[in-house]
This record gives sequence, C-alpha cells and structure tokens, in this order.
Amino acid sequence: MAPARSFSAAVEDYLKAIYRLQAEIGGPVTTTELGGWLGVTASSASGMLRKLDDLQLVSYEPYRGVQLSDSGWRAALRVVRRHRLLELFLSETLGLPWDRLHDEAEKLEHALSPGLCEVIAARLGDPRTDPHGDPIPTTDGRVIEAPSANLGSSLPGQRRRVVRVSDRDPEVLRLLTDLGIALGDSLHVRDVHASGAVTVDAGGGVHVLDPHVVAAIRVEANE
Amino acid sequence: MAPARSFSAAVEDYLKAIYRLQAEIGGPVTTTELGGWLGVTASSASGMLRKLDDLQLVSYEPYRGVQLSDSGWRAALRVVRRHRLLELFLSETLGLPWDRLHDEAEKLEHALSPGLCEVIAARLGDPRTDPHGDPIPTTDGRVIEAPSANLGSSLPGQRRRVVRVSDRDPEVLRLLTDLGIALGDSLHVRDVHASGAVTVDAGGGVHVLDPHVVAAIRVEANE
DNA sequence: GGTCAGGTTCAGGCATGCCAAAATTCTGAT
DNA sequence: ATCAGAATTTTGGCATGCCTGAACCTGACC
Repeated sequence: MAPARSFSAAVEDYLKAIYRLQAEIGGPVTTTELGGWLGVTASSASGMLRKLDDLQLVSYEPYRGVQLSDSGWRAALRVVRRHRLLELFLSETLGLPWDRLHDEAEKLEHALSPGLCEVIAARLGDPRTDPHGDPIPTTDGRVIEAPSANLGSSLPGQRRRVVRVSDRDPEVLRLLTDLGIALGDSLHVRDVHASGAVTVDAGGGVHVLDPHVVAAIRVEANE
Repeated sequence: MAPARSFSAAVEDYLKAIYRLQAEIGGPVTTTELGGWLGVTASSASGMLRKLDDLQLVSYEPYRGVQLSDSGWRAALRVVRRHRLLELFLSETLGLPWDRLHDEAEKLEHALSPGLCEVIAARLGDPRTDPHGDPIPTTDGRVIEAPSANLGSSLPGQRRRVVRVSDRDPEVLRLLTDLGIALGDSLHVRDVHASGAVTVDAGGGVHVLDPHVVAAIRVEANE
C-alpha cells in the first residue's frame, strides 16, 4: 500500500486540478490550462510540474503536458474525497446552501485529517455523492461515475433529470436555486438553440438557460 | 471598527499563543516562552515579533517581551473564537472525544471563514463555553471568564466541581476519561501532597492525580 | 525553414524556518 | 556596588516553498 504521505495545500490543489482537467478533456493536461484553472501563471505551473514529477505524482514530458501517475491519481482522489465529504457535511449539518459549499470546502479540505475525514464519512453513512451530484471516491480509491450527459446534448421534447451540477461557479448555482431547479428535478427540454442555450420547462416555469448555465448541468444518460 | 483583515496561519498561531501566555503569566511574554510554546526556536519567534510589531498587532520592546496591542487582542480573540466553536461543533456533530478536539480544531481554525464560523455559532445556539469549559469569545470581542481556581489550590476536605480542563495535553484528557472524570463532575479533595499531587474521590473511585494532571484542572472558585 | 503560440528557465520576491554568532540583560560572588 | 560569567535575545546568513515577470526555447504548421 502507498505510504499516503501528506502534501502541501499547493500540491493538493495541483493534483486535484490535474485530476479534474484530465477527466474533462480526456488526455494530457497542458501547462497553461492548469495555470489558468488554478489562477497562477504558466511559469508557476511549469515549476510545480517539475516538482510533482520528481515526487512521482505525475508523468510530465516538458512541452507535452502532464498526466497523473498512479500514486498521483490516488492522492488526487483522497483530496477529492475530502472535498466532497466536506461539502455534504456542511450541507447536512449546517444547511449551507449549495452555492456556498464549494468555496468553504476548498479551504477546509487541506486542513482535514484523514482520521476526521473518516469520522465524517461514517457519520454521513458513507455517502456516494455530494450535494452537487458528484461521486465521492471511496477510501480505496474508486469512483463510481454514474453515466450522465450534458444538458446541451439533449433534444427538444426529451424529459431529463438533473443528476449533477458543476460546483465551480456559485453564480450558476444561485441562479438555479432562484429558478427552483434542484438536483433530481425533471426538466422538459423545449428547445435547443444554435447558441447553445436551452429552453426548459422545470415544472415551476419555462426558462431559457444560457450556454454557461447549460454547460454546468448534467442529466441522466437516458430514459 | 477594525478592518478585520485576515492573517497567515503562522501569524494567527503567534497571536493565539501570546494571548494564552499573557493570560497565564499576567504580563509581557518572553521570546523563549513563546518559541517554546509554539515549537519554534527563539530566533524564529524574535523575527516574527518584529513583524507583528510592524503590523501593530503587538507592542514589542526588544529584550523586554511582547504584549498584544488592541487590534492584536481582537485578532487573537477571533482566532480563539473559531477554535473553540470548532471544538464544540466537532464534539456535538461528530461525537469526537474531547482529547481529539484540540488538534483537529487547531488545523481547521485557519481555514474557517468568518461567515461559516457564524453559521456554526448560530447552529450551536451561540454557546458560551467549549467542551473543555473554556469560554468562547463573542463576536464583539468579549470573553467572560467564570471565576475558577486551580485544583492544586484546594484544601483537603473540600468538595469542588470541575469547570475547566486544559485542552493542551490529550494524554491528560484521556486519563481523565479513563478515570471517569468529566466536566461538571464533583470531586472530593482528600489530600494535597507536597509534591503537588492531589488525592481526590471522584465518585467512581479514589485517585491520586499527579501534578501535571492537577495543573490542567480548574475548579469552581467557591461553593 | 521561418513563425508564433505555448512552454520553460532565470532571477528575484515574500513568508517562514533554522543555526551560529553577536549583543544584551541578568545574577551571584566579592 | 561591581563585574564576570550565565542566560536570554537578537541578528545575519542561509534554506525551502511557492509565486511572478522577462527572456529565452520548441515544435507544429505553412
């Protein structure tokens, strides 16, 4: 079994970012993408990537992009697990609205000990998903991604259930709250515009969701 | 009203340590004491003190010791508030035993946003004391210290109630748990030894508490 | 094989820590 | 009361981690 050392907050943030970007674009992650995502310059990212490579957390070919190594992958999942458990914990125990969960968890996750993390998990009944529908990795490093599709790939007339919403942009989450759209809700797709906007009937009313919002919403794969 | 900036974890730790030591010894705090408390060399502490003085958080006379300034005092109380609320929160929501609270809170306190802190406070019903009996400072910077005395200053024959136990040493807390002594319990003082040890009847049995343990226990001032 | 967007390296900044050496204050003996 | 040695404190030099901007490479494409 891996030593499961603990890493600096910066290292954890990089690992998590690489994990997320890699999943999103399905291939090696670019220095600039990474820096952009983390809000640091490309030169900072480049420097850190060399370090992560030395630590064997990523495999990094200069000028070619990065990918998580096996141990980097496991380390990233540990951080993601902490993050998502914290989001759920804050939501359950404090009733924090979902648009505030991400930022708070982002800060706390680096200070959460593995021991306390598991106490929280146990208390929550070893949950599988967080309040945004994101799967919570297990302690032994598995993630069960329920198949889902972008709302934008829906066709007019379809009825789709919201199964996952990106926690990255609080604005979007607040908007959805205001529109009365929550996780698990069923949306009737009325129209898919060329611009990427989608018109949906959410039960409470008909709304035009702009592309930015559409991109944040994932729906069940079929039905 | 003060700007209430936010400080680095290191700065917060120094402020909290100065706050605590100042209260304990009732006067300016020494560089070496501070370093010892924080597990850092005196030279590191000295360097930080100059910085804190520049930030106007302390008044620092080289070679003469430090004292918190007004704004340093308020900043320290904010950290203490976060720490103690977290301890209570972890205890209430997770049932974490009191010997594990301090260390977890110590790490989390630097990552807890003011907003979330107040959500927690509200959820707990704006409590006044934490699980060790330490008073929780209010948002406007007041601390109500209930009068209490060291267990060691008791006299044989007295009956004293445990109102506060130092959270600094988990060992002591575990020992007390094992002996069945908890906050609020009544102790019958049997004997006070020259060594500083105290023999008590705790209801569940008679125990000789060594000076280290005695020093951690505070009892109600009178009865 | 030149161009240029993207990537890397270099020099340097800030925060914090350490050790060793210098400075200061304290203490106890005369 | 004084002063030498002990104890404490500060300073200076250096290390690490992470960041930045500027200058310099690379490699993919025309």
